[in-house]
Parts: sequence; structure tokens; C-alpha cells
Amino acid sequence: MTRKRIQIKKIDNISSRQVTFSKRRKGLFKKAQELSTLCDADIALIVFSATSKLFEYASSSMHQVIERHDRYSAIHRLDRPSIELQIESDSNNILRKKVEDKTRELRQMNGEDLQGLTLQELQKLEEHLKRSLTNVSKVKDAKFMQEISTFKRKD
Amino acid sequence: MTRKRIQIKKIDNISSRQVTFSKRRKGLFKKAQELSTLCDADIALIVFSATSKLFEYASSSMHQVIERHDRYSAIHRLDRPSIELQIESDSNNILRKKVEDKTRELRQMNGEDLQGLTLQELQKLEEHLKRSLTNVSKVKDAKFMQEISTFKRKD
DNA sequence: AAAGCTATACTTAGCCG
DNA sequence: TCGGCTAAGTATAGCTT
Repeated sequence: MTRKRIQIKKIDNISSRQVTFSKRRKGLFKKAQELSTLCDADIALIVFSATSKLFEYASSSMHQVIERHDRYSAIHRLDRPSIELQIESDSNNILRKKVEDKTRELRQMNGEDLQGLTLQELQKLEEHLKRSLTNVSKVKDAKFMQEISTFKRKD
Repeated sequence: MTRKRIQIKKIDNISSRQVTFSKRRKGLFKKAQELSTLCDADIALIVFSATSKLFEYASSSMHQVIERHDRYSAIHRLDRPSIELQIESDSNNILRKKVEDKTRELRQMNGEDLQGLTLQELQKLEEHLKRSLTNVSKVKDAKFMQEISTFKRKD
């Protein structure tokens, strides 16, 4: 039990340091991913353990965020050949693509980013939203009636 | 007061999204620095806001951590595929979670899987869909008028 | 050493000025 | 918009298994 408040300084005991590292690392990565989702931020997190093991998280792709950071920082680093060698895993690429697609779909379902769509696509989207709305309203009304009758029965 | 638990999905309201971004970003950076101190880890954290502003933290130097990351990636990709697989599976899990979240959100936007929602949530979803529909209709009508006038000009 | 528990510390969503 | 508040949600230190 966290029955004590701890000081933020290097933990002496090696095994409890490792346990804490693993727990807090997990928490940190979770927070990073939550921030990215909640606020639509692009995040890269690189963690090297004291034993030089690498753990990383990137909301889009590590390569992309680092490149973007470099550009933003306006630091000239022409000698970065190693990064070009990075071959993303197929599985990651597929998942990333999936996230990208669903993000775009959600945006359009929200009525954003519509300028690229054709008239036909817009009509289809409009029909889709009407059907969704009808469904949601139906379920909501049913729920409402249900709550009313539950309330009445209590009298 | 945090009197409610929130869903991890993009926050609709822009100003509360910005407030949350600023608060959680601060928390994330604090956690990163604590982990670094407690466990002697070397950490780099890069955050781009939705408006493309850069926020960064590095326990040593950003440049150094990125270089180290590149070296590690390059070396271990060649020599130690097992560690790469470990990292990949972490990253895959996060991506999978993201796909899952977005899939659920899309289903609800489609008017499916609504039985778990409260009356309040259903009302909110209904309002959301109405706003989206209004937007889409507006863009569609504008496009329609535009195409009509293009057509007329051709005669 | 790894996994699980829980009391406590910490974080934060929604509100107010 | 901003900074501060606080109830409620979440993370985790130290313990147990």
C-alpha cells in the first residue's frame, strides 16, 4: 500500500527500482496515449532504462515525429543516415493505416474535412447520418419512456 | 470537480480540449521527469499540439536521446530481432487499443451498440449527430449550387 | 522475480470567479 | 481566457503470495 509519500530521487534498492520503473513506465505510456487521443496531439516518447533497454511510444510514427521535431527545431542534421534504414513492421503499418482511416471517417461523420468530397459522396454521408440519427433518437426515446415508467412505479 | 469518468476519445469542445491539453501535458511531463529521476532513466518526450505547437522534455539532451534511439534502432534491427519484437508488440498493443476505441466510437456514431449508454449520453449523441448532419447538408447544398452554376455557364 | 492487493497519494474534470 | 478549487477518479508504494 502506498502508505507513504516518496521523495523524487534515485531509488537505492535495485529490485524496487526495477519494479517502480516497470509500473511507472506503464503509467507514463498510458498517459501519453490518453493525451494524444483526447487532445489530438502527436506524441513521441523514448525511454532508456538504466540498463540501456529501449522503450518507445509514438502516436503516429517515431520517424515522423522526430523528423518533425528536427524541422521545427531548425537544427541542421544532414548526417542521419540510420533513420532512413528504419523499416516499419508490416503489422504496425497496417494498424497505423487503420487508425488513420478511422480517424478520417470519424472526422467526416462529425461534419469536418468535407471539402474533398464529391456531391455524390456528400449525399451518401448525409443519408448515412440521417439513418444514424433516426436510430439514436429511437433508442433514446425508448430509454426515456422506460425511465418514466420506472419512476412512476416507485410512487 | 472531476465528478465524472471520461471516455478516452477526442474532446469535442475546443476550449475544454485546450484546457485538458494544458493540464494533462503538465502532468505527463512531471511523470516523465519523476520516472527519469527515480529510476535513472534517460527520457525524451516530444509533444505536438493539434495546432502544431511543440512541447518537449529530455532528461539529458534531446539531440542525444534521439541519436541514441536511432543508433539503437539501427543496431538492434540487425543484431537482436527479439528485442525489436518486444517493442513492436508494445506499440502494436497501443495501436490495437486505438483501433478498438475508434471502432466503438464509429459504431455509436452509426447508431449501433447503443444499449450500454445512459439517457444523457444518448441525448448528447443525438445532438452531436444533428450538428454533423446540419454541417454535411450545408456543405452538400453549397456544392450542389456550385455545380448547377458551373453547368449553366457551359451553355 | 513476478503478479496481485489496497491504502494512500496524486491527478484531474467540471465549475467558479 | 486563465488560475484556482475540490470531489471523484486514477496511479502506485509497500506489502503479500
